[in-house]
Amino acid sequence: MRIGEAAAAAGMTTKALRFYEQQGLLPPVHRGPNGYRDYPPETLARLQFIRRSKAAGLSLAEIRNILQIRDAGQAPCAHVAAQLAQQLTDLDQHIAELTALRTSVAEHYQAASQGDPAQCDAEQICSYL
Amino acid sequence: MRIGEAAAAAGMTTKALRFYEQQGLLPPVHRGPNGYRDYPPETLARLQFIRRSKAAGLSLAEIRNILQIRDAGQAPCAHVAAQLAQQLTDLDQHIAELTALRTSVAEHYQAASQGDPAQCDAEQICSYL
DNA sequence: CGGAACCTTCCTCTACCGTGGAAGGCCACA
DNA sequence: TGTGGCCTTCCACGGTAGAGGAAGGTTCCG
Repeated sequence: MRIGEAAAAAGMTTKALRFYEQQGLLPPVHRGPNGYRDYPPETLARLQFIRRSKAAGLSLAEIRNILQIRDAGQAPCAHVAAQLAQQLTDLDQHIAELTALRTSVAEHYQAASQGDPAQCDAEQICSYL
Repeated sequence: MRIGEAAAAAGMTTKALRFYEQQGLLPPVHRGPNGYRDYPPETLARLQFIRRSKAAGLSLAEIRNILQIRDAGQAPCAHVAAQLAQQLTDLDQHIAELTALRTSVAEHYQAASQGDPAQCDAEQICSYL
């Protein structure tokens, strides 16, 4: 399978595949006599795993870790579960931060909507921030 | 006021002040005979406005827009209100996306916690993603 | 006079995930 | 033989908000 086919089958670009290889998510692959990459069919499953992992919000670095465990012959499930737990924690914190920020912005917005622009003096730029 | 004093008074670094000047948030400032920047006292209010705006989640580009309006002699309040409204919309969407992702991750995590690693075959890397 | 602490400009680097393009090689079809 | 469509490598760029550091000038204090 050439890179264009593999990319199309996985719903990715050829650029992305080369990038993943460079980043260590795809092992160096066999080349034909013309230098073209020649992917074995099982690469497709790997690419789809990468897709699913990305959809779950994992970074390429985390995905690479998981793949390395699998490539070392071990089941990465425990690691994956830990990673997902971490991901949940991170998401919760991130969401909490954004929610707090939203509250703050909403308060400023309230003030700005109800206030009188004439009270805004040049020195403080804008009284609603 | 020299750059170090101004930075300390505003709780920023000298690097940040030079960067703000370069980005157009601070006007070119008077230099002493030694080339040192010499800030007028009202710069402090401007720096504090930048601080508050950043805390409200505005980008430097948005803050620059507001400052330009003020520097043009107009009250930026209406613009600020619009900016805050946009900010609210963006935050809501961002939070919604993260929340949806959290739900998805939580489902994967549930499966991973309850599942049996032995069922995970090498081909699909990990059945929990 | 010497050293610490300040200032200047300029260049590079950070994280993330690729995308865009240039220059060149290879292959099939008409 | 040409032309279009693949493929190769390598380099640059994007956005965000500065941080880090080099090389050099200045000022303050003892």
